[in-house]
Amino acid sequence: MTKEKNNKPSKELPLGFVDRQEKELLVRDFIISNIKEVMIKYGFQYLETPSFEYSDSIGKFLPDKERPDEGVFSFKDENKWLSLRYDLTAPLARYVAKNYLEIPKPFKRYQLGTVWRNEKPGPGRFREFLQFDADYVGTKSLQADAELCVMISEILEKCGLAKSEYIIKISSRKITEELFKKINIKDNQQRLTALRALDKIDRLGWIGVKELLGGGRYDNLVNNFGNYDAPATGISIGIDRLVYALMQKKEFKVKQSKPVVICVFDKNSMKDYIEVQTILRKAGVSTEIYPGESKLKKQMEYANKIKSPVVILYGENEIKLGKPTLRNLSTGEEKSIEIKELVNEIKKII
RNA sequence: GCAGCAGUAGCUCAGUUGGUUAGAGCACUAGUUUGUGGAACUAGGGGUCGGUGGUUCGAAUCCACCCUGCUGUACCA
Repeated sequence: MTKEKNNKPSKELPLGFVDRQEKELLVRDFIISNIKEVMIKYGFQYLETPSFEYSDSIGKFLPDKERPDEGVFSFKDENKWLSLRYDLTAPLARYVAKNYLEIPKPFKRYQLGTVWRNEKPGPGRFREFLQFDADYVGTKSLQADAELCVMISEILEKCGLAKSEYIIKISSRKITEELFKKINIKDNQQRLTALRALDKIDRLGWIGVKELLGGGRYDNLVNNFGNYDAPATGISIGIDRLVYALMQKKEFKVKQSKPVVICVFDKNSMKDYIEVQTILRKAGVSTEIYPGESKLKKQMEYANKIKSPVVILYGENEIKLGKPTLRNLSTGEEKSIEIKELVNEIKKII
């Protein structure tokens, strides 16, 4: 940690929190739009619950300790403990219990939201991350579990993962119990060890995209809030891990059109620049007038830095002729263009 | 949580018998070019060498503790 001089505020981030930049966010948005599309197709309801819940609502109140368990971020508000949610399943259970009489049974809902965990962060593991959750509440039918698998697979493929790049693993306690009987493992410790070994084999086998998502049945969770018969099953994806997985793929690129930059030669010609900008923006072309008054060279450097495809040079002479000059920033080529033809010419380059 | 390794400029790193004012490349800023970016050249800014304490005439360098990061391992609603 760098010590700041003169009491200036620290520019460091709290442990386990990160800034996320455009490149990553675009991939994230892409994933989210795919998720929403699939969820609508499968008939799930969209839900949002608050970031904070009462600590005991999400199973984090320990009566004998004076404060909620570690693992969550909490504070005391008027004698009640509040915690930031650590997943989306516990809030769902709370929501279902609260609205039990009104909601359809079974209840299918999906949710996208940030969750927080007060744990030691590791590589690719932060204290704040975006999670996606889809659940069936109120059905014991294995049809629900099966549909979740199909659905998740559709989402992954839509996001650009080929069938060969992911594996959906299904496990059931019933199956493992049978297995244990066969090979004669009775001791509890031995079972745990065996289960972990299985889990580890799974993770190591899944190269590139590991621990990416999880799910399962939690038939009793809603019941904790009262006497509700609400067997449930669900699945969650750590969106950020999926983002990371997709970014690993070379061919994967999300396009984002960067603005055309109109250079400023003379503040007094601003109305001419604005005119051009308006024409382009109306045509849906991302455009901006250089935000400042620097020399042309600085303006070119700026355009280059933001990866602008084209710069428009509209100086005194060009304005007289009504013909701005277009400079293609990837080729360096320049062309004098009639204003009427601007949009067409630029669209060719973009 | 436990163990191993690491921390010098925004980034990647040089810097050993402990010795003037701590270096390089890239990046950044300004200029060479007051209408032209990606190249070159010139100049400049930026570090209490992760922190605190100790040893010493003298510490980036040696010692102790702490913080942070990486790796492995344990745990995890």
